Amino acid sequence: MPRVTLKDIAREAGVSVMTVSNVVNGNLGRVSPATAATVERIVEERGYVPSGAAQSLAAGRTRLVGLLLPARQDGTALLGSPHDVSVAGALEAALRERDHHLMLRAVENTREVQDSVQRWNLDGVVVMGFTDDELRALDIPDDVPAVVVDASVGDGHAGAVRADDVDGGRLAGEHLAALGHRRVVFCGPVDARSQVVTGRLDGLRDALGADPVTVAANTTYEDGLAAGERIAREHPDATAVFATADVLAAGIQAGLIRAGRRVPTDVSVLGFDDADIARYVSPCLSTIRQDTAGKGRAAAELLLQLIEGADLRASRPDGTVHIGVELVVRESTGPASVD
Amino acid sequence: MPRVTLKDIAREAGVSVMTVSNVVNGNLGRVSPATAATVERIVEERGYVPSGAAQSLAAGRTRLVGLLLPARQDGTALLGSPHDVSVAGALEAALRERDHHLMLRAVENTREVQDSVQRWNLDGVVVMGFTDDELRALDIPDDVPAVVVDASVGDGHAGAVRADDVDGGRLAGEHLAALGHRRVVFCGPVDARSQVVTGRLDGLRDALGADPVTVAANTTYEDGLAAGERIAREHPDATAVFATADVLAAGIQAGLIRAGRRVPTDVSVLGFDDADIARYVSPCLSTIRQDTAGKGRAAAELLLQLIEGADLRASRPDGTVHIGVELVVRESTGPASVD
DNA sequence: CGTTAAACGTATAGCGCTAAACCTCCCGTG
DNA sequence: CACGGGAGGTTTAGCGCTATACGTTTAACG
Repeated sequence: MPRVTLKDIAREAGVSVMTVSNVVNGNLGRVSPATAATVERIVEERGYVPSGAAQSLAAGRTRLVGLLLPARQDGTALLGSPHDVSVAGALEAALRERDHHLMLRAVENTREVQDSVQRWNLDGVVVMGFTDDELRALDIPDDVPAVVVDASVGDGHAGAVRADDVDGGRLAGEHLAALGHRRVVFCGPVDARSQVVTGRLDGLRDALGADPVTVAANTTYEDGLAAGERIAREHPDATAVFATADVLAAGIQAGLIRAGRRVPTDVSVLGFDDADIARYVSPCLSTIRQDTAGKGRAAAELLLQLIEGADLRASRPDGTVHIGVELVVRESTGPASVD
Repeated sequence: MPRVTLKDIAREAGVSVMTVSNVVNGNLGRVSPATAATVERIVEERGYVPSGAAQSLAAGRTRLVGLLLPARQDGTALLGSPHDVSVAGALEAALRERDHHLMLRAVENTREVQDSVQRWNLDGVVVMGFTDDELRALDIPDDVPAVVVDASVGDGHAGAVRADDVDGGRLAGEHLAALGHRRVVFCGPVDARSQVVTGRLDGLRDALGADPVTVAANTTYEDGLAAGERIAREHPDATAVFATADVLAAGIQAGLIRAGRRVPTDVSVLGFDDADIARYVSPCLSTIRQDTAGKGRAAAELLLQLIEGADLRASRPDGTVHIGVELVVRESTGPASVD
């Protein structure tokens, strides 16, 4: 069946298309209440839905937001971690609430970003899952409102949403220090030198009052497993490990146990995120929880403000929104073993 | 900066817009190679990207596909399981390869489906994560090409993609039977009576040559935990549990262990999916692996065929594509304990 | 040499919508 | 009573693209 158009409604209501358009868009300044009521009734009856394409052409605005994610090597999976999935879900919900739609797209380079943005005239984009370097290479054009999740924006033309990583590191450090830990290993993707990672490390160092040993590992269970065994071997005097993600922490814990260390008796393990996996493994992981749903909502909010033309640098120091974190103590952390 | 349009290219190349349009769309019947080359050069130089909105209006086709998912009660998370995430990722990749875009949308009722489809003139939709009942209530209109993942379509106007659930159940049954198990518990969302669940149950029964006991549980770790304890209590003679998902199986295993049963010595546990969690828990879960990436690709393929106007019922019995499954033996299954 | 028909285009119209300019009453006011 | 002005519309133009119909040339062929 053919689409119901403004024209159809206009004909049936005996008014011009513009009047219908005004009613539909709540532009009631020039429409009498009686006419508006009639039009609204017919719109409802006929199930009229405006054409986004036509609105896009005529008004130059789409109410369409792109979620740009890295294309994985196998080209197949794009929402890397449970963390990202949760953020994406909250983002979609928040946008939907504000009558916007979300377009999902994996991108590898500037060309693909341009293509998506221009082809669909996206009002804005949310960028997630890239390292700082990748992000820089992606070179998001300055003229499209953008919000970056979990990375730092270089030139500062875009907004950013991050957990309060420094605070998270500090909470971790304070927790471990209170348990008597002095020799702590910090494990995560330290090579990428992203602000997310360095922030957590800074917070940890600050609270500990000492320099933690760092062990590089990607944020995967398998890397954690290897890192755990390596830590048991190369840092036998460490009494605690703080990992930048729960998946990683879970792997580390398994690796430590496989190497014969007891958790938390011999070594404490502390994760980050409070992902589901923290509750699945045994012992359950103590962790720094971050509010991923809040992150998604904040990203939506920030982006919509940018789209409205708000200048964020006016209100926030570097255009970055920090999401609060909290310590969740479970079974994987305990008092430092005394040698 | 303003958008580069066909007109801009046309002016610069000294030809009409139609010629440029023809070149861009590879419609080279009416264009001399020389002209085509010139136009292509300029298109490249200026970074021309066609406007999807304009194409949509003029050609009535968008190359846009909607991924419809259930809105969760908190309105926030929409990709329920790792399984869904993986399928979505593969779907996006496959569509991208074929020059289509993916729109992500949580929906609760017919109105919202209609709204998304009509507003953006979606060429088709993929529907995932709904129970058979919810799907029926959603009432996807017959005139929009649709592919349903992991559910059965009632009136058969849409295509469907499912794992070969009966075969999966059979593999599970054969594995357990070979290990000497006779008293097997089948655990999953049996109340929903979806074909996915009943198919697996049928396969299991078939291979076992006996009726398994069924225990109802939602597909979550927490429900699994409760179910595990309940099984230990109410079915102490059961020597194996087959769960419809790995998360669930992980919970069941933990519940059984908490109740004092040893896995697999006292009870074997067998999951489904081969999700990451199967490798995280201890003992690692034996499971029936399904190719989620293949599922996403198949959904894309099927949908594109439907969009092209193919009649699937001609080739396939019920318009359903079945994705193969395979048994993965790890640590959670072993020989039946002899009483 | 006249007729055709490829080959290579261009002109026109319209998809559904909105911004902006433009009408036309009718009422209150000086 | 002329006039301003608001209330309640309508008309016009155009967003960027494609389908369709409509020209031109050139070459081939009887």
